Amino acid sequence: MTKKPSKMKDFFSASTENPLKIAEKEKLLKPKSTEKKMTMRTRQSTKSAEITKPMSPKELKPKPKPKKKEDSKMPKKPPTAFFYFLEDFRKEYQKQNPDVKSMRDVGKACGEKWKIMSYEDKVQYYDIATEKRAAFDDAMTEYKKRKENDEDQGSGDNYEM
DNA sequence: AGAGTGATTGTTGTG
DNA sequence: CACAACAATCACTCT
Repeated sequence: MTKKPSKMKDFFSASTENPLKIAEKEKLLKPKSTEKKMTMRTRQSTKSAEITKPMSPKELKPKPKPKKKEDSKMPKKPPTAFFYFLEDFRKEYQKQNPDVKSMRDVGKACGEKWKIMSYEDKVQYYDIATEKRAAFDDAMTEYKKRKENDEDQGSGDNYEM
């Protein structure tokens, strides 16, 4: 059962003959104003030795990464279609640009290409992401249920094991 | 040596 | 309705 005909058919028909489906997905591609963030690189250290970077002000750099293991039960967000494309693109990008250093450049290239990519090409990843989201939703539902049950430990009637 | 950052867009969740 | 935060990855950076 590695194949999912129903899913495949949906995707196939959507990419070939079913503009309605495409239109539906187009909704996902809502026009968003791309706000460019001006992030200063810390690599200036090579040159300017007078200033390095504000360390204490975390507020300036809002990037808290509190790894809550406690919520490890919580289903982590599944990678979005873009990420799946990134996975593929990254391989090719590194192959074509072995000199490339980090993924930051890849991400930029990916983002650019992602925008120029045809919807039909993106729909593939969208489909995957959609499926993942379904699993995520299911996992989350169970997680919520489980959490509720856990919080509701008042019952304490774990007669089942 | 290890932990953190940065960059990309999309999706979800909350106010 | 709108914003915010987080999702994976991996070279590079700092302590």
